[in-house]
Amino acid sequence: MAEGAAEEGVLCAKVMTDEQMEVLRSQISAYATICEQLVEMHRTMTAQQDSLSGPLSVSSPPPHGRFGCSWVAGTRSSHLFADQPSGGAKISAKQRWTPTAVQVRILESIFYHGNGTPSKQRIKEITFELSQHGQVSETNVYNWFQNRRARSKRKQAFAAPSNTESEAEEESPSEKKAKKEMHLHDSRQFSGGPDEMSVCASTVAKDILCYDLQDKRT
Amino acid sequence: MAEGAAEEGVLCAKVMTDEQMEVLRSQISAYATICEQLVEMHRTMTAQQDSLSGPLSVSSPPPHGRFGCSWVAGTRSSHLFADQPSGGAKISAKQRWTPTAVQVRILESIFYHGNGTPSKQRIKEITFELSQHGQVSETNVYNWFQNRRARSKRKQAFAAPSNTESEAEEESPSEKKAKKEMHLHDSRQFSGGPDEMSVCASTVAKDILCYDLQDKRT
DNA sequence: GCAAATTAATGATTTATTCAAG
DNA sequence: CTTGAATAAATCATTAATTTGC
Repeated sequence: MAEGAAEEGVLCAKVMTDEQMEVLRSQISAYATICEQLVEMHRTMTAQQDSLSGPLSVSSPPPHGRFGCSWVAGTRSSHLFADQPSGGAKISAKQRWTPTAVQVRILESIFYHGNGTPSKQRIKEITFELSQHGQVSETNVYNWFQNRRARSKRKQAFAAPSNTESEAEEESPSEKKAKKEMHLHDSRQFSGGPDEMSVCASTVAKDILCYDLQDKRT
Repeated sequence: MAEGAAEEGVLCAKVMTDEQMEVLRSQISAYATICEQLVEMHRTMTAQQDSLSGPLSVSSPPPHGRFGCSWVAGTRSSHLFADQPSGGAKISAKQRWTPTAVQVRILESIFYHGNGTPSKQRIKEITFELSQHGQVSETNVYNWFQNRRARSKRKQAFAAPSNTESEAEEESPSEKKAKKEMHLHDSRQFSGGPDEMSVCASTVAKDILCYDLQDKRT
């Protein structure tokens, strides 16, 4: 730990050298990848088992009561659809993401509060928040907002085609940015998980997230 | 660890319950977030220091010899541009990603080998590989391919406008997919990193990645 | 040689379109 | 029919290469 490499004395001295930081980044990145792959494998496996043991609801009846929602929520195996014509090692697991009720509520809420097109940073935050209620990826969130915006606009243009033909329709007057920020709802987290593998990193993350290095423009 | 919840006996018994898996996922996700934020903070800090201490090259002269390239490669602070008109806590650090020479070579190489529009899965792999040579995100890789493809196409259409006007120019004949895979170049990894914080997770990740649950279509 | 000014490359974002799962 | 996802085209914005004047 004691490393007398770089200079000190500057206000806000670095606690890690760039190299150390890079190593850390690289390592964690690797771990994240591993985890993702693990989840994928697990999902596949689960699907396989499900389809093999039939709709008997053997493997893990949706807990639903624990922390928000069951994990498979977004991507439960196809209802009972094995469908491997040949070869054998191919399962059809994983289709498209389906937001949980809670997730939709959160998303809708965020969307409703103006702030169209959340910044990269914002998306990360949102993703993190949603990830407490089931599997999500930043891409999912991104897409959701894309689609939401586009379709909302189209519907709007459809509901009011009574203008001078072209031009003149700015945003609907109801789209003022109230800039409410809504940051602190949903403050619960993993109150002593199912077993002893709960390290409660989420707290730290949330703290850091609140630190919020500026927001950039847009 | 000993959890006698679900049934066993099915070929390929689950080693973790869905709940456990979810907890794991959520935790690692949190850790990844933390790490990202950390990196961000570090970068900001570094930039601040750099601009405060002038172009004296005090903080970590680009190692460049270690594992491929220096970490800052992608996002070095602006050359020597402090520029904080007022307020104080706002630094301009971090703009857009700039691929390392190595990264560009890898990307170019992958692109060259046909296989246009890498799948989600593939992008993850590529991102992981590149991340061994400096900071990257999946979005970066995605964008890179988008742009590369688009611009390559445009240039092509520009270089050969001598046909029957429209149609008829497929891919240039030199774009056959040799399907070389090029997987095993760059096999070095953190041979006893700078200090003792090297857990060598990359090896595992690489192994898992090689496992490669099918590739889906497209 | 050096920086300010200009230009060329290229990373990132947005929009519209389309496909397909549920 | 609704809606998540994938993609291409157009555009924006910043960075790296230059050119230029001293």
